[in-house]
Amino acid sequence: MSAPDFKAIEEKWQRRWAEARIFEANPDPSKPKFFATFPYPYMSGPLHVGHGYTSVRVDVVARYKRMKGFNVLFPWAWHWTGETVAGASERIKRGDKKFIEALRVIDGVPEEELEKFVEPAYMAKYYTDYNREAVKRLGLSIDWRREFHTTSLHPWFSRFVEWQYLKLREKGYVVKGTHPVVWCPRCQSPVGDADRLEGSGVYPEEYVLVKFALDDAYLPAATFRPETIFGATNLWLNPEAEYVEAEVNGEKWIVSQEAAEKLKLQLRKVRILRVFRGCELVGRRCREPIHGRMLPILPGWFVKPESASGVVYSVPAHAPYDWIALKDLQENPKLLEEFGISPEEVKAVEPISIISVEGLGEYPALEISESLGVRDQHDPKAEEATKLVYKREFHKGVMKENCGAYAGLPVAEAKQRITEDFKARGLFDSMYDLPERVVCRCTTLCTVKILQDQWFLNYSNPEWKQRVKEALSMMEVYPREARAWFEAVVDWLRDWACTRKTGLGTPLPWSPDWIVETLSDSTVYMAFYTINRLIREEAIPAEKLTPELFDYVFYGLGDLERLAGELGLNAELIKALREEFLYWYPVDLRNSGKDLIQNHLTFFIFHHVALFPREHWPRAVAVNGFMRVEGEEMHKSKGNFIPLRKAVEEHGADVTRAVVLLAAEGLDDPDWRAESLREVKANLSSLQRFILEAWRAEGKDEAEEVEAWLLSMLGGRAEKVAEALEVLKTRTALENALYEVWKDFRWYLRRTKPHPPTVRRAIKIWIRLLAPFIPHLCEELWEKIGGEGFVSLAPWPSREEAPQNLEAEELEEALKLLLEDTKHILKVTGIKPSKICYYTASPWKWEVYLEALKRGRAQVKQLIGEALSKPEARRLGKQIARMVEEASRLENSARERRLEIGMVDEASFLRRVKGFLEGELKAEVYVFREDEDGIYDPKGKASMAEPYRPAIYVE
RNA sequence: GCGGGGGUCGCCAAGUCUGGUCAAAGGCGCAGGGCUUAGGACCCUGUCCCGAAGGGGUUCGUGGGUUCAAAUCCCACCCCCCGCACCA
Repeated sequence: MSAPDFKAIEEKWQRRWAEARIFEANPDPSKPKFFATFPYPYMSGPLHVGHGYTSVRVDVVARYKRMKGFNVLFPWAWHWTGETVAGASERIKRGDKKFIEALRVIDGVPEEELEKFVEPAYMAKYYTDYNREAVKRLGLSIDWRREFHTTSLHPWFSRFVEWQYLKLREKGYVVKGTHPVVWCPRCQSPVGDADRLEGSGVYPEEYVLVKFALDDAYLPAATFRPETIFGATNLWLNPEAEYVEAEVNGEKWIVSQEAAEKLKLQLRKVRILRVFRGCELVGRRCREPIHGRMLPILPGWFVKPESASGVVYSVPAHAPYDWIALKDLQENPKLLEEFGISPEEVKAVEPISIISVEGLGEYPALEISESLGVRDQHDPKAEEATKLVYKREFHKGVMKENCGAYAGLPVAEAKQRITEDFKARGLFDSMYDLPERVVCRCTTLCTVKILQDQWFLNYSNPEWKQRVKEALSMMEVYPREARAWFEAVVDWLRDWACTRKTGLGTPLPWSPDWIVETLSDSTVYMAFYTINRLIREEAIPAEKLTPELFDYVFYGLGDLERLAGELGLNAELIKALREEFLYWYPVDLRNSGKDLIQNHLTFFIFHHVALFPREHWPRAVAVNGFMRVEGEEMHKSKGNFIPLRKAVEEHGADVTRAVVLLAAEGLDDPDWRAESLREVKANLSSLQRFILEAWRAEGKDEAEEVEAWLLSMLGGRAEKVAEALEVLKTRTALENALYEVWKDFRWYLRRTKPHPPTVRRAIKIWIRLLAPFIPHLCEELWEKIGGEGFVSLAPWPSREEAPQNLEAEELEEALKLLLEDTKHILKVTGIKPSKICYYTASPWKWEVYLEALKRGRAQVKQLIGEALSKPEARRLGKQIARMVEEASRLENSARERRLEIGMVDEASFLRRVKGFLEGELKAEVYVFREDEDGIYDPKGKASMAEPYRPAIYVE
């Protein structure tokens, strides 16, 4: 039989599902509901197989729950909000060749469409249409009537976001704030990681400025280690750099020219008074702010004027750069000549040790510089030495007695307190800067700007955090390991700037020059799905979706009749909106990639907690890994990007689904491999062949215990699959439904002639177990075997259909072991058997055995004693002791099973399966009871018999 | 650095929460056999070491500890992966 035509089968069933509208879900109070969601994907490009993986996981659970009798809602929508689509359009408009080529080649966008991409809305629409097709062909069980996209281009959704933000503001969760960002002076906009040519992962860092005094001016020296101020010996200025004297917020400051520009962007009023070269001040003395010590200003060529303030103070005992630079000057007095500094003065500068570190001496900077062999201040090893000293001192250092009130404190703590204290006294200040170069995509060098009057979601609010933690503790989190991560994220989250000046989105209702940012408009929109069906069916105009209407729908606030009158809407319709929301809410499951833990999924909880009563808080979140391709990360730039639509078109939906589902579980990353595709494709082909052949197989008329065994196993597998799906272990579930069940069938067919009624019953169960995972093939098979209706709607197999039979399971297991042991013996001894004898345990052994099961391990010794008091047992001493020991040590569940079964007539069972054993072992098989008279037992093996473990003799 | 996850028999990977049925599931690879004109697919068997009777020995990152019993619990250490924010 040839491979099934997956493509034709899939089209056929997708068409029938759509025609019968079986995934469209309306409220039905007679059924429990299940509301499953996938975070709507961003429409700046084609979906990839990773989206496929995550969404299929949702789909599998949705399909399973449907079969379990739930009224399941699985909706879908599209995310258009943000700067990315607008940015992409902009790049096309500018004629960015590389970018356009990528769209053409990787995304396969036709030429005539590409031209229209200069309009962001068109681009988003194009990808939405393109990707909808991919999602449909993947066979997701979606209710498409509730579909929408975000931004003001969808006014209904915008109304909803407006309502959300008005509420958040009323409740005090949206506040105005000030915040440093990486800023492009040319674009006049913050520059995120994705928009950079250089410097990804670089963010503003706060430098402490220590204000050294020089006449009426301050030299604000920038540092990450303010605690070292007690060990300062001098100041460094780069003699060749341009510095300025400037009025900064009313004080006179001396900083590098670059620094003055930076300070302007950091909410300082800066007026430049004069510009001069660093060498001008070299040789002067300035006053250190804490103790008023007078310190020399020395030339430091390593000082970078473009970094922070361009002024640095020197702590040679604890900073390798300072130590080396000082040594350079001391050893090369010539360097000083042009500045008119006396070499004696420089020689007199001595390191001041202020931190003690276990394992390091008086001057850690000196020690580490020497051990690393740092040559001079231009040696890259100086950087390494700096980091090393910092690390050791920060974690293990303690402030020495010369540090005033901070003596004895660990460095980490002293640092914090010193900064706070001296800032409060005006001796310290601070500024932001970037630790490395950042270049905007527009090729402009970026700096730090402090944005003010920004709107923030105040996630740092401790009460809000507390309620989120409470919600989290009530939720299910899959996989389990992700819970700690979520908790850490809640603690870590700071205020989030929730508005932007550019890009697509919904204008902030009270300040429409701001647009609600992309992550911030996507937190509670699942509520919108619940009502969007009626909004669309009843064609409710967007302007009627007023805050008052939403208040009624989501909170039950307000007077229905009056509201209806004011809006000119039917009161019944408004009530129906409310009822539909109440029916579906809360969200029962939301599943995404693990990257969304630290933003979207946590935001999702924050906003639900802020906006909805406890009974509407989410029930469960789940996360999974990222799709890799042949072991590599998937990236458009790497050329290994697998668009979902291409995957489905090339390999089919069921194969694609099975491949990704079998690839990983938990937080592990699934791998998309050609090898795996081949395998799964072959597996599914032979699966359908196997099932159809088995369905038609003929054999015996009477069922035996092996039929009971097959059904019992199948029932157990069904339970295992269900358990796994309940906790989103989709791979375990599919492995059981596919490979484990298959294995059972193989054993069954090897073990006996098929009994058609049992086989058919088993196959009907098996197809249903597979239906959530590979629904198209299952529908096809279901139809072929005459199953009723859609398998997608068939009931999940129950235990009544596949009753548990412990005895059959245990006997079959014992039979497998017996066969294995016999083969083992034959292998080790090298005997080619003509005759194989089995001896089953006598009743008194069963009594001892069952007693051991009953009493458990606590009474092993006593039991052995009792057992050995039986005369038959005495001569078998050791063996009985071992048997009792093993039986009593069995795991509880296994002990209970065997206890429940009680004594088993193994001999008659073995006699019934004699033919099978003879076929497998190619020898004559004889079965005896140990205690029968006159048995054939030339080597006296019979007494070795134990329950579930007949003695074996071969010759 | 901080936060999160992880190191299992050639590879991938279950088991760890709830200690005992664990020499440790499953898949791949490899070896042998069957089927086949051949290949593929499929089916059996084996795959830490030793063994002429179902047994024994040594294993789960490293080193300690708890226990009658540890891959599983406790402590310390080493190594690997991911995240660290105005962005989807």
